[in-house]
Amino acid sequence: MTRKSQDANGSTIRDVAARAGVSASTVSRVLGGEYPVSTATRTRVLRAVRELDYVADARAKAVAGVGTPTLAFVLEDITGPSFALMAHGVEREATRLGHLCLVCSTEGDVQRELDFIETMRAQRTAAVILVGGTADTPEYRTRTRRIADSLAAAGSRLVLCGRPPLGPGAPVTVIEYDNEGGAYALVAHVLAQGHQRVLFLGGKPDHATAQGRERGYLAAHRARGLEPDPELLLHGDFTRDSGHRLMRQALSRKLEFTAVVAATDMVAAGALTALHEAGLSVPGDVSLAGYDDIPFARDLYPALTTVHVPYEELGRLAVRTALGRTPESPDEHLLLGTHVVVRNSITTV
Amino acid sequence: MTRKSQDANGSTIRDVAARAGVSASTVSRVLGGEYPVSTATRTRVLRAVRELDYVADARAKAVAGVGTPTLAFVLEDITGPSFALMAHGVEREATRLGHLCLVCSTEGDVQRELDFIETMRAQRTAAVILVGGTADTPEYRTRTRRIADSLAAAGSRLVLCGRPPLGPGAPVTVIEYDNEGGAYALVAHVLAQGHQRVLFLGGKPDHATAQGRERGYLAAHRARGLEPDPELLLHGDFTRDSGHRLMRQALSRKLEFTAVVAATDMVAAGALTALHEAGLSVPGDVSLAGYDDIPFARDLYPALTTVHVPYEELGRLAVRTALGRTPESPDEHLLLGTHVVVRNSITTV
DNA sequence: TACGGGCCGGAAACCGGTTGCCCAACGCCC
DNA sequence: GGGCGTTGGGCAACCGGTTTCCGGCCCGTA
Repeated sequence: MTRKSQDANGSTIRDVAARAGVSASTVSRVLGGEYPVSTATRTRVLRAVRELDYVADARAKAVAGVGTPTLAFVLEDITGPSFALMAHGVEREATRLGHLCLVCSTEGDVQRELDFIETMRAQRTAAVILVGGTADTPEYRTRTRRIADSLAAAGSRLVLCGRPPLGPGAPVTVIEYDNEGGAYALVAHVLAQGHQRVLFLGGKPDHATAQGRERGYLAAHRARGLEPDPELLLHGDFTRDSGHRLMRQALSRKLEFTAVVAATDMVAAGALTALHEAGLSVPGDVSLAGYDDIPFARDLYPALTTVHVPYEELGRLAVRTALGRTPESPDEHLLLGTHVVVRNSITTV
Repeated sequence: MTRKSQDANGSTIRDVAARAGVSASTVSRVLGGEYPVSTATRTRVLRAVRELDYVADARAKAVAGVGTPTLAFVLEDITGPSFALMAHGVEREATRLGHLCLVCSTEGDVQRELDFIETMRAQRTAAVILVGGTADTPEYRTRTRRIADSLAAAGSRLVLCGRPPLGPGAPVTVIEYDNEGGAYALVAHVLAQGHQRVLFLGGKPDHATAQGRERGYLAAHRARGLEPDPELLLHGDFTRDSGHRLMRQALSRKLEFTAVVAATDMVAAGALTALHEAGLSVPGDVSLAGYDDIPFARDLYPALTTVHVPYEELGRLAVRTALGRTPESPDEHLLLGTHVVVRNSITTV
């Protein structure tokens, strides 16, 4: 059987050509180009296209150099509200710019991340957007640098969102949000309400984002001449369960504090529930703040005071800067600002 | 300039062949196949591959019939927690089965949905998973039927998640969750606590999912010999803001009710905040229930009683059934069960 | 009537891979 | 030493498109 319409695959341009009684080139020209085609021919071709319900194979077009460009978004887990927000921004901007959007969840597995990136290089994606914090180790830098070079050599571009930059010269676009500054402002706000002992529910100790927020926490204290009690610095991860667990620990250890600052809103949500379970009132008995300003923050009770991070805008920005450039462009580093949004979860002491 | 490595694109298989002093076919065989190649040649080829950092173009492989298969996930907005959960399931299962995953946000725009599907047909995706409710009109059925046929003719498969089925004979896989049954069980639970007047914060009147849940609400009443007051049936959409607005309306209209059932947890979240803003206590003054069991439901205060829908499992199932079939397979219809999860937002009256 | 130019359409090369087919070289056995 | 089977590798066709190049036709004009 030699390429009859018997098989389950769609019809080819040659099928259309045969049916319209023209050559494949003509069909291509009718469908694609500026090339002059007589009205009669055009009509016949279009009818054949309609009758066969023909759509040109995008992969073949891509090989020929005229395909729909694609871009990849690699993240840990789309389920996290802030990641979802970013994904939304990425996806919107990508389709606005005529790109398709591949998404890959690494589930936090470095090897899987590497595999995805290699696959994306094979797919010849216009850009690979990598999001989600990691440890900023030398090993991370060389590994990521190598990836960036590979992609650049293939005409693609690596974008790092909320990840540590790689140092000068790497063909990479880095977009960060100001973790330290945001945390500083937030904690300063808490301290300004008169709180002296504020519990910090942090992330993984080596996680760059977590570190930034922790630095802000410390800096805000020192700016007021306070030295925070190391006992009040707890480490976990950025999940709701981590917040819940840490809060219970703090309570059972009978740590003294009048306010809690969580490294993310998810952590804050878990902590809030733990506080409620312990019969404590927020902010009556203890004040609470989060970080990220995920949509749900305002529906917690009390509505959560937090730091707004423009995640969706971040996603849009990532694709815009990634696509509006040549592969040889120099490295680029954007730092997005954040601001505190005051709600009802903090009170004066 | 004729295909030198000067250009920004990666190296081709011919570049590798030239550097290794063999033909392109040999490179292909070393990289790909079972074909016997001498150790010496293999070594030379692999070295060339490494030195050039070569990765075969996945699009070209696809044209040749050996590409990485891809699957498309078309939804309204990845930002909704239940959609994100499904997306996660889809993505996980897709990569587990060696597929790439394209996601497209329609923003609720029917035309854009159509465009995406056409694009996916051109991409020759193995399956197109369409999620998110719509009105079940004749126009919807014929339009979707046409899409299903197109995809089937191209060897692909349409999967409808949480969408009305198309009637017999359509080459489509439909996976629904039991909206009516879940709502019935939930409302029955509410009524069993002694509530007589329960406010229903519904979705769009013509939205199939919303209708199902509303039917469950009505049926549960009638099963107890109650005829619900039509005044207590409010319509909006599935967003948090809708819940907030509707709740404020109900309050300002001084409707009488002792319990509120929201069509989704998002709606419930907005309603909860509106109740709090009005100084009402939940469940002290009024009981509240949601639907979907999104992760945040248990961190609301009080923790929300709701109906669990296995969204992530749904996503996994969608890709599993879509990929494990031939295009000629008959239509298929799965109905996933749900169950009530009792938390603290409902009390006896 | 011959000629130049514009309009249209086909043949063929190309994109970057894979694979069927054929043949050379080699080792083995008789 | 000749016949034969096995191994290894190149050529060319193919996947499904696009685009360059070329030539035929029809027109107007000299």
